[in-house]
Amino acid sequence: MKKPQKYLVNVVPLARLPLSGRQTFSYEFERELCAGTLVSIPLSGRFLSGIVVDSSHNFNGLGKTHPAECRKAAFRRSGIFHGVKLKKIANVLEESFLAPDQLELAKFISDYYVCSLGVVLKFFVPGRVKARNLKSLPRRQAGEIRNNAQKKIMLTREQQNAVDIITKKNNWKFLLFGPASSGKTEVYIHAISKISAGGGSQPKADQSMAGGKNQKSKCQFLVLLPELTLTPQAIERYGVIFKPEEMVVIHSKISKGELYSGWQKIKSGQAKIIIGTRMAVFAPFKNLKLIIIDEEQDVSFKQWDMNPRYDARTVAEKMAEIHGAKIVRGSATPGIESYFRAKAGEYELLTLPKLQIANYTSPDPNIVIADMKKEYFKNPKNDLSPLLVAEIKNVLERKRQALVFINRKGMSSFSLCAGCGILVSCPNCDRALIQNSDGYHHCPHCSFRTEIFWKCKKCQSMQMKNVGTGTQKIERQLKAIFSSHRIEVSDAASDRTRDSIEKTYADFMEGEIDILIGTQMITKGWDNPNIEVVGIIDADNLFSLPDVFTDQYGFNHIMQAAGRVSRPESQRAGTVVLQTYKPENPLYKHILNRDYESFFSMEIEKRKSLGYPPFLRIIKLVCREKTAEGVEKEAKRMYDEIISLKAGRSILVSPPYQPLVSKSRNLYRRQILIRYSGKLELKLKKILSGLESSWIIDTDPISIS
DNA sequence: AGCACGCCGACT
DNA sequence: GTCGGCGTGCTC
Repeated sequence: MKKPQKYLVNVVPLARLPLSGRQTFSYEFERELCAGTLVSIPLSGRFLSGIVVDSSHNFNGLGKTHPAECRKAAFRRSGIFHGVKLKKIANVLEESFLAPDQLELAKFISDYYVCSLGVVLKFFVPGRVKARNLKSLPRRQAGEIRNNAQKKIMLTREQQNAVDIITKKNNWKFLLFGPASSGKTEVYIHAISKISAGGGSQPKADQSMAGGKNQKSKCQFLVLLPELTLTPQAIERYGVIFKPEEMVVIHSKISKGELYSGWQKIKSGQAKIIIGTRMAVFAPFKNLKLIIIDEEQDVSFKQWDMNPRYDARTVAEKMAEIHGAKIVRGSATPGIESYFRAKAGEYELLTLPKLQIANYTSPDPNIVIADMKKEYFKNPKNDLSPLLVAEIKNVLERKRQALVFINRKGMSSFSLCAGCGILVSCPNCDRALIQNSDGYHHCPHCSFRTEIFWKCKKCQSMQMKNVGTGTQKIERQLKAIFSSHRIEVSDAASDRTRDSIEKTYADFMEGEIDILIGTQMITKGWDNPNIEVVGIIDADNLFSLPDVFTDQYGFNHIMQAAGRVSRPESQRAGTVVLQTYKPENPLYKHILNRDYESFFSMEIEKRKSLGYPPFLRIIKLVCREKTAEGVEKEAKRMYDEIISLKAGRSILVSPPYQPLVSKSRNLYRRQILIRYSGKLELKLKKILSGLESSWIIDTDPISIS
């Protein structure tokens, strides 16, 4: 008998289809297509890309393989399915576009973050670009790599020990815990080169393929960084052991063409090391051996603003499991959950002491507090303490550099109307407007910006009074004092393009900028040995948000800033000046002592008693509606539906509450917090899957307030 | 998401 | 009497 001419192919369209509905659609094709094939399909009158999940010539047998989808399917030879005539696959774009392990990873993300598979798969399919402009790494970068190639690194005993454990032990999850300048990067590099050279244990199933070809050419490594600003430095460091053509950089600011060619290099195996931000976990790895998550405590690994709301750390861990690769998280101040897991034995804990160079341990940074309460009575207009100014002066005289860290961009925290004292707030959001140096007030949440002649909506006054401090105000004050020095601001607003970031980085590293002022991003790992003072303008601000996670983030930021003045190359202790109005805050004690351990104990106690991670998992539900009544009603409806499940005591559900920003972009918000242990109950998951797009489902959120 | 079908206000 | 508002609902 002749083989059947028609095959049934199940395809996931790369579109945001409702989660409650089926994720796959069935099509007809003249031959079998393997899972992962990229196709073009007709769907409701248009053509979409889609990924094949399976195909079969046995239409009748489908009921068995896909009971939920096709149980009732009385498919007849005529090609009628569910009473619908199947459409044909329009075009096969690329066979086996996704590898089975990528498909598995996508399904995990879709399931764990309760996001439609189509949306998840979109991230695995980079924009397809015509084969023309395929650029390789810019020449300039290749040159930098050459220059560093001769640098010889000697490992300390502790570093060597860490490398040995990572490469030899049968464990696969590690936490590398070491203060700034303890040489974590050297450990990564040596572990990579050792595995690359065929040393170390091969975790799984690889021996059989080793025949003939040497292992070295086949290994791939992934280095995840929290911020794209850290990539230039990483290229330099890893360029010591890899040729430029073996390195691929993946982050959101590279061009479509570069992304596409990078993807191809990874897929072909030409790329040996992939350095990237969180999105790099979607790349088509060939033979992944080791994943490094540097600065693992950083919240930037979590995508909180759009679906899928994935955490690259969680995804990377799943990926390591699928590939049989090892994974190393590294930090000077590990996330509370990571350190807890390390203590519980889930991750093998590797501790590094501070590095010594020629019998000389770089001194600990000198962290001092400037009590601004006292300063305020002397000069309320001044945001810079005499202590910080003196330190900066001292440092500049010795031709060293200073970092000034402030958590707010713009001129101030907020403005008040001078006429009636009302807060100047955004008409679309429940947020204060911030004044820029250009004079306009703008909203940090939406794109709203005031007119040139902005009047108070209550009293028509045109006079505003700025309260609090921002990067630009600090810039003005510093320029008044240090007029002959070069002072630059680097924040999200001024560094919109990659070029400007690279320029700021280069200028700062070459010592052309004397004082760099910036928000969070400047505290992240620009290892400039010439920095000798770091000022933190408003430390209290870091601890002001009412949220369980606030203390940890604040602690991390300050310790990270302190790490900037503790380079082993610089033979003197740098100073960190913490400006605060509340020096009595008990958190500062742990910071002054640089005592992560005692901070951890305090934090873990709090989380245990209140029932937060790592003791309970969290899902945050956010509802957005046009009216306050509407959102209230919908949130209540949802809350009632969840509690009607009478789920086990293992699930805690908060009644709907108003978040800190209760209105954003003209939409009112309400939140529900679900806390649970173990796996999320199926019934609850089903309810979540049925939620409309007015709801945000955020698994493992970075904030709950 | 799109794009349709579908049932109520201001226009030729 | 029609053009069109975007409210629900389906897409193999």
